[in-house]
Amino acid sequence: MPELPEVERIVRGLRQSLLGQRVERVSIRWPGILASPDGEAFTSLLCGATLHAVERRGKMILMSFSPWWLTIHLRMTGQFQVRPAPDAALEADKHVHLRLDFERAVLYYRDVRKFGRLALVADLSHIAGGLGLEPLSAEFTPQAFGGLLARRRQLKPLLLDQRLIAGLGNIYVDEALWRAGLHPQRLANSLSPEEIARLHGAVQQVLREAIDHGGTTLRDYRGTQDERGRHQEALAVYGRAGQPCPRCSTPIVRIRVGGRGTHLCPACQPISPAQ
DNA sequence: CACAGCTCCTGGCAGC
DNA sequence: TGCTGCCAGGAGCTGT
Repeated sequence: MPELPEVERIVRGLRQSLLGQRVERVSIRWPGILASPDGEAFTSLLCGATLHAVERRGKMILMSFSPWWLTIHLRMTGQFQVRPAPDAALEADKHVHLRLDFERAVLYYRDVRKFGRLALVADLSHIAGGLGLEPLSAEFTPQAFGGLLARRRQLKPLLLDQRLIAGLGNIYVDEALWRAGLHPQRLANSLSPEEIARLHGAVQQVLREAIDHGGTTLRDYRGTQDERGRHQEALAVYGRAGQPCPRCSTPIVRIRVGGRGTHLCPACQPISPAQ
């Protein structure tokens, strides 16, 4: 499931392979991936357009074909694959739903669970405007973060709320909470200034390391050249139920928080504030 | 305002 | 071997 680090790697891959190139052909194999407009309009607006920029906002990919923006949310299993020419395996793949032919490359959108959505819009404000702080931006200060935490909500669902902080998903929230030594069900407004600072640092550190490691490949994630991430080897708690905590060797447990599978070390992350 | 539950979707897996 | 049925989960939605 692509979160901020995986989307960041994909955005870099798209920039490297496609920037400055014109779209020569659009083929839609499963129109359900298009949020808007319909396939006909999508095709006619995109054909002949040049890719001027590729940006990331939270987990969203924003491709500028001025005056249009192609926005993509990969959700669970969405992938972009870039090849220098049509690829036989991808052509035969029933999970490929869209193909964009650029001048010197072919871009495939592949999505096993079909949760991902693409849209072509003139105005980004209603899309990016609903998203919260970028956790790796200068605006994401401990003070700003503290302001977001000043409410009576469980920590983990709050950190997953894209309207507050944009880009965190299940994996990196569990990892950040472990690093900070905080239980996912602690109430956000019960954190001390020290705990807020610790969590702030942990969120940034986890995301930066994951980007440096090329993202986390547990099952589906692949980069634009089909490369796997390496951060799964560095995970402390996510997907490690029953295995020893890297810090204290206590077995990691898996619980349910806000309807989501949640991994933690019961010794390092006590439900009541430490000391 | 907080949050539980439902929806979308399919591959992978447990159980028989 | 092959079937059934359950599970994972991001985000948007409704209901409590």
